[in-house]
Amino acid sequence: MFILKRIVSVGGGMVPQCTSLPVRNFSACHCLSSPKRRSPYSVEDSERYSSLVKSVISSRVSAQTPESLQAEDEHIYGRIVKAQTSSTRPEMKEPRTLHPFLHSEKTVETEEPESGPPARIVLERGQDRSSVPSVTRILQQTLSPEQIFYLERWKRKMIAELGEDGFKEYSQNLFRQGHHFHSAVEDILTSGEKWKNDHPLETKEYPPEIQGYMESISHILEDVSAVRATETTVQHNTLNYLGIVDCVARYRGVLCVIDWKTSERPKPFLSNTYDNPIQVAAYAGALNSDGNYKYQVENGLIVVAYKDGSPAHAHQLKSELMLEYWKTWLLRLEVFTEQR
DNA sequence: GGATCCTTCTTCTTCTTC
Repeated sequence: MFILKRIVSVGGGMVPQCTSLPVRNFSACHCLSSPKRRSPYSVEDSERYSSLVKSVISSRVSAQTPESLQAEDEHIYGRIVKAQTSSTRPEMKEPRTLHPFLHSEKTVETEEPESGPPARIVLERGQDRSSVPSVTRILQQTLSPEQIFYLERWKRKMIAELGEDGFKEYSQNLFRQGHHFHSAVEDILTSGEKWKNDHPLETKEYPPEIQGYMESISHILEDVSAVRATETTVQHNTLNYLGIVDCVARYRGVLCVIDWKTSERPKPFLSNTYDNPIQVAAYAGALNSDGNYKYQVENGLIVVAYKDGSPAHAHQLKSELMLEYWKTWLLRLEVFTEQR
């Protein structure tokens, strides 16, 4: 069955041309109007293929599901141990308690605070932080079954291609590049906006590994100003979680929590960024309740940089959208708390 | 010195044709 499905899937692009499968949508196919070029399929029993063809053309999205893909993958790669395929979507529900995203005791500042270097509250290590989980940990431990399935599937394919060691090296490279990119961006943002006057960012020299990423975000940095914080720790005062915010600054005049990302694949739409918007909302919500910060931030920005230097995608999260992702975050937090 | 923490990433079907 999976072989048949894969053939049908691959043949999807062929069907409208000239297979002459007995479906009325294909009446315009030139094969039907040309008896000489009649395909042998055109004399086949239409009943035999009707359900098959219907399944192919009935929707624009794939007939394949995690279940069918899993069956295929088990045949190709062996049995998956941890895959789960039920489809509960916490995003569709409302959190039990709608904790506030904004805090009335703080005002949304329109004026910049006294000039000075951006804030950077370093996460103190060595303390017992086990009782305060991080945003990343909570998101990782509350992935949906679908996310777990596709991530594991991807990993299996990569290991099949690169081997265990090759995959490990590949992952380490991705992380290293991400770290270096973040450091370089932080250096720029804490240099007092000299970058805007000195020399054009595109021509500045960086280590080859991150040169493309820096070129990629140069047009975004032009619109960043009034940097208030970089790589700073935020902790929610009642919800018991913490995280490290990449940057708080104005983007095109709007105060945002900014998250810098590197990506091998293009991510032109917000939906391509998976849980990133939830992460940004979680950081903003923590910052808004954290007494170390006298202001609050309603908006977010996810910047996806590319190694080949092509222009980064900037996904703005306006306050209404941030509130939606804040609700999703609260749901994930509830799931996490129940698991503990 | 070693272990741990927070991050850094990774996912969504897949093919051809114009």
